[in-house]
Parts: sequence; C-alpha cells; structure tokens
Amino acid sequence: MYRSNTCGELRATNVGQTVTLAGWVQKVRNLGAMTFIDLRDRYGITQIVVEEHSDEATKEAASKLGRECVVQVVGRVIERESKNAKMATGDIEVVAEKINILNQAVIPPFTIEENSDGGDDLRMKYRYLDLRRPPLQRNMILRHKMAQEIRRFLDGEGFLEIETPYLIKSTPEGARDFVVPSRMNPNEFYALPQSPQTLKQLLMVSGYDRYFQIVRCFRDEDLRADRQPEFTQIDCEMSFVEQEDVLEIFERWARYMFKEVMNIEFNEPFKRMPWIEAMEKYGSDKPDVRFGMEFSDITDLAHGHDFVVFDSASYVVGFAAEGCASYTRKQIDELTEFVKRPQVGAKGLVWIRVDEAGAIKSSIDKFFSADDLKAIAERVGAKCGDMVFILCGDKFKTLTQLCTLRLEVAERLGLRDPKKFAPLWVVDFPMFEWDEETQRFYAMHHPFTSPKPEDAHLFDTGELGKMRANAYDFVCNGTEIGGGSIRIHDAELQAKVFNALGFTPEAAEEQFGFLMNAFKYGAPPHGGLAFGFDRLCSLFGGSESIRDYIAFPKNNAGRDVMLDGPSPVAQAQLDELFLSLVKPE
RNA sequence: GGUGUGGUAGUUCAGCUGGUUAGAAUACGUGCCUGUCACGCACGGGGUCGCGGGUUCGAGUCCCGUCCAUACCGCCA
Repeated sequence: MYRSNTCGELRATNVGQTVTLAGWVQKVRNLGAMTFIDLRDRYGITQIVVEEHSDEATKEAASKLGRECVVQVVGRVIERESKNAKMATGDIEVVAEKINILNQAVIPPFTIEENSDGGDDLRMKYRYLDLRRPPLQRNMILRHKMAQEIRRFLDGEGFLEIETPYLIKSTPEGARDFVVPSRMNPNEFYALPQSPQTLKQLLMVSGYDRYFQIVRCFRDEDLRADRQPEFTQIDCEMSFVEQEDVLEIFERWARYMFKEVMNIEFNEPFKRMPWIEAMEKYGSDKPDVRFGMEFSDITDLAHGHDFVVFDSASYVVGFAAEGCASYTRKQIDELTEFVKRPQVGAKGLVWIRVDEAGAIKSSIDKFFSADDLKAIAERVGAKCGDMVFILCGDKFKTLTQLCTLRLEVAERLGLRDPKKFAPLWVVDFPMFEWDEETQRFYAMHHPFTSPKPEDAHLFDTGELGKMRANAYDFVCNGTEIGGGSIRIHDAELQAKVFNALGFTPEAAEEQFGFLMNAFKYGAPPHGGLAFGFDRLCSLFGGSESIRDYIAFPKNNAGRDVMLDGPSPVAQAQLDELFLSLVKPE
C-alpha cells in the first residue's frame, strides 16, 4: 500500500493516527534542527515535519529531498503548534517516522505552485508539469464535472450517446479538412470530421430520435485563444421537433448546467433576439448583453449638415458610453486611435459629450447646432454624464467597428464581469451570405439548414440575401457557445438550396449523395445543435483561453510543442502510402 | 497571408539619448539557524543579450533581414 490517505484530507480529527502519505515535494524548509516538507498531490498539501530526535535514516532522507521528487512518508498526525489558517490541512502536520524516496526529480523549469513563474511557451512544452499546478487541476476537474452533468441531463431526457467515426469523407464546403491518407486505398484520403453533422442526420433517418455525443472535431484553420484545430463539441440532434422544441430543451439544459456547476439560477427566460436586431443594436451576431449601451441609427439626423464625412456615408450609428463625459482629450484620442487600427478599420471617431449639467460639446460643433446635437444625444439615449460615440460608413462594416469600440469601452468601465452571465438566443439568422470574392452565396450555417417557411418564396424572386433560416445560436457574454438549426428533410427543398449555393445536381450528388439517398428512405423532420465544450468550460471557469481547459493543447501555430508535432515521417511510411513530397515555397 | 507586442541568467524581468566587468528578484549550490509555511541570514555558481547581416572607434541598445512566441484581422459552411 503506497498511501493510507491523500495529502488533502487529514484534519484535527485524525490527530494520533499513523498514516502513510505519498506525493510530490513542493518545498523543503530546513530550519537546522528541524525540517518542514510540503507534500503535494492533487488533493492538497500536507506539512511533514522532521525533528531533531527523528532517526538518522529519516533525517538523511529529508536532506536529500528536492523539489518535485516523489516520496512516501510514514508518520503520526499531530496538532500543529502554530496553525496555518490558509491551508485546508493547516491544523495538523505529520511527524515523519520514515521517508521513502520513490523517485528523485531534476529541478523543474518553472515553479509548480498556484501561480507559476513560467511563461506560456515553457509551460506548454512541459505541459505535464503545468498540469500539476492547482489552477490547471481545478480546470480539468471542472471539465470532468461538466461532462458528467451533460451526460446526466441528456440521459435523463432520453438522449442516446452514439459514437460516429473520425475517418470520414472530405467535403470542400466550409472549413479546411484535415486529411488522412489511406494505405489500402492508394491516392485516396479520409477527412477528419469538422463536425459529425451529416452522420447525426443519418442517425435521425435510422430512428434514434434523440442523439448526443461529446465528440472531438477537427478544422484546419488558423488558431485563436478560443480556437484549436481539434476541439470538443457537445453534439445533439432530435427528430420530430421544431425550433421551439430544441430551444426549450436546451435552455433547460443550460439552466441545469448553470445550476449544477456554477450554482447560478436565472429567473427570467433567456432573451431571444433576431439576428438583425443583434446586428443593429450591438453590431454583432454574438452580442455581449451583460450591459446596455445599445446602438441607434442616426443616419437621418446626421445627413444634411454639410459635414461631408456623414453626408457621404450610407449609415451613421452611435451609442452612449455611460458615465464617460469625464473622458479627457487623451482618452478620446486613445479610443480614436483604437478604432483607426487596421484590425478595426474606422476612419475616425465622432464624439458628443453631455456633461453633468447637460451642456453639450462635440467634435462636430462646427457643423451641428446645439439642438441638432441634442437630438442625436436623445436618439441614442445619452443621459447627463454620458459620451456619445459615432461611426459612419457602410452599414454592416460600421456596426462591426462600433461593436469593437463598445466592447473596448465596456472593458475600460469594468462592465465585462466574468462572474456575471447573460445568456441569449440569437435567432432568425440569414440563410445565405454573399461572398464578394467568389461572387456567390454561401450557407451562413450549413447547406442542410432549412429556410423559414414564410421566406421560402424568395427562392423564386431570387432575393436570397433576404431569406431567413431556422437557425439559432446560443450566446453568452459575447461568446458563441453553440448553434444549430432545423434541417431540411425534403429532397425538393434541399435541391433548391444546393442550386442556390451554385451546386450542380451532379456536384451535390457527388458530395452529399449518401445523405440525399438516405433521405429517400423516410427522413423524419429533425434538427439539433452543437455546443463548444471547451468554450463552455472557459466561460464557466472565467478564462479567456480554451487552452486552459484542454489537457494537451496546440500552440498558436497548431504545433504540439510538448511532443514537437507535427513532424516529418520516414520515407518508408511515405512509400507505403504512395506519397511523395514537394518542397514548400 | 497581414498588423501589433515581445525574445537579456534555470525562470520572471530591468537595462534611459549607443559608452567600464550586463543587473534585480526568484530558482539552484554551500554553510548557519527548533515552529517555518513567500522561513530567515551569509556566501557562491550561473549569460552565444533568439539568429544573421549592417551602421559605428564602440551595439543588449540604432537599421535591415530572419526565426520563435503571442493577441488580433483575413480565415473558421
């Protein structure tokens, strides 16, 4: 038996017991005649004490201990002379009677403590050491608990967890696929799934009317703090449902998760917001509604004042930054520079200050009378003490730019509180999105998404840009956590969508024939959604980066710096796969 | 593919307008210390200043290139 107890569980009630502990040496404090050892495992830290009258073998062993060596300690639990209220085990310590060094350790490259002194790169390279640290362990535990609760809830609702394959077929729509060469089928490739979308729809055809899977998905695109090339989805699909059924059950699920994991309850139903409203009020399809500062269209008030910047813009929009009237010239200049950065792309920033007394001052005083400015301030809902910020230009570009500014202002005002949660359903997404570069429509969600029946006539008029879909996103605190749609189960409608997307019937058959064919054998009406599990973890855990919730994540360049992958393979492996390499440019 | 930021001791960082032998903290090593828990005290070892080139009497510092990391834009049906 290596241990009788963990390093986190001994309390005053255990005083007098002889115990065996095993763990890693976090720190040794040698005071001369006596030595204190902090022994750590994933349950906590227990202080071991070696006293002057301890036997020589024990003292000898204690003198050899370095950080992170693995030891087993036999000893008696005693009450501490000086207690440590900061430690869970701070009332007791273990007087060592025997110290057995199970494994020595070289000096770690960074300290394995609550707050490490190591940088990101180094901690990634030694991820197995970083994972010893309590913050990472808490994250892994949170992820585990969430996975258990997801299964508990969905199981309770009659969902079946069914695994789908990882080696599937590549489809060019959407994100880039990771491809895997097939040895037994020379010159052919599997693709790793970007999501099990088509497979779960086939399961609906098979009659498994409530399916879910906590499943790894793969996309060969550039990374971000909240994007990894492999990531985990909570993938769900249901048959004989309408949008309302899906939203109802998964709103209940979300409430369950918030309650069980975070002990947070929401009294009101989650807000529902049509996509166009989200865009016009917040400039984003994933608005952060923890705070207000909603946008107002002031195009009509802005035009006709000989201010050429406004007059030449098709859209003028602003919002009232709460309590920002006291902003100095310097602060305004900073925000102006902020929106002018290439990542944001605005040409400039117009402001109207409404001071505490209600007096108005603006960067466009030359062109607008006090009454004109007051009308704008009123339109955007500015109160005394607020600052109105205005951008103009192409409608959706400008809204997106103003969204970035709104979030920046909120950040500065401390309104993006990670302890506060504002869940939201964004509904009525557009069906299609026009792409200037390729001069064609793309499916905003995916090509199996059904249009709203009342918009279906737009296929005939050709106004595809106006068509809305039975698609919905679950958004919380400005992050898209999940999304889904009611799918098409009718071959004729599906053909219309493929046609709208520029697929010839032959191309549609080639890529999605297996699905279309299956649908001929009795496809039930169905729909579903998928949540980003990593993002949900980081939302609950209060971190910006999903990497903190993935045991072995990839770095910014998609590399595993711990394993040093990807890497070249042996010529023999290439030969077996009938592959030859060309030098990259 | 693009923009910003960063790269100096094992680690986290400082190093000004270019100017002696490149510093601090921490970690590490040795010694002392009976109540520490960020233990303390003393001493010590530790550097290809990412890499390559240039300007200069002289470069950690300025310039060019490059590599790496990171945040974002493009991209992510």
